[in-house]
Amino acid sequence: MNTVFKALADPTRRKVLELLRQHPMSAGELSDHFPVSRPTMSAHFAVLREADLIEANKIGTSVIYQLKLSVLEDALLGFTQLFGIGAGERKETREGADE
Amino acid sequence: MNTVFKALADPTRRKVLELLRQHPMSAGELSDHFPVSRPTMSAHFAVLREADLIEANKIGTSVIYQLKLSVLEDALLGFTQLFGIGAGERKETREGADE
DNA sequence: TCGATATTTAGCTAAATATCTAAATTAGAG
DNA sequence: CTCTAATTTAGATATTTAGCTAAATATCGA
Repeated sequence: MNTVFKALADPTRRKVLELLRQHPMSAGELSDHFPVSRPTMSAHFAVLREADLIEANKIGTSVIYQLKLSVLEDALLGFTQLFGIGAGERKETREGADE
Repeated sequence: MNTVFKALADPTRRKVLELLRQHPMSAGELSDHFPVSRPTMSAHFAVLREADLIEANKIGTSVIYQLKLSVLEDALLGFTQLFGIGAGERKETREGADE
């Protein structure tokens, strides 16, 4: 969960997730949306993979990244519920999800 | 919003917010919950203040910190809604809340 | 005013992070 | 087998961050 928040701390990575929300995309296609080099983007992907927020699938010479929405969901909802913020009822509605 | 996510990236700061969820607390009282020095905690408070996540009120020689839940709420819900995660219906349910 | 207490500021170090270019890797096309 | 394209790894640098100690600031009580 700490890795998830660390990953979300960077605007580039948050936007990568937003792009991936639409549909899976190759590393190159994702990179085209940002003004930084490919290696830099690759490093961002690594952080997102480390946080288990995205999944990589190699197809030919391309790597297709896909959002793992459930992981993002768990982290974010878990945290919001901690504060009694919105979200609330979903799945098993874990009440005592403290620390 | 970027400052909010940056602030949330650190576990100490997240826990400060959780402690503050219960009730306002002085800098010293908050510090007692962590194994780091007062100045270090003070720096964390500064980051949280910068993100507008907490509010400081001086009472005598103490500084009482208070959680600004609405700011946390806006950031978190705004982001979760971006992904169609849980939360959903709240306030005006801003659809095009991008970037 | 003096001394004690609470908090922040200054100044520093070590580690982490974001970025780059160049090189390595991998897979497909001819 | 060789060339090309896509991506990642290596290695370097600059910036940011989290932490510390010591000192400054502010307020209260005697």
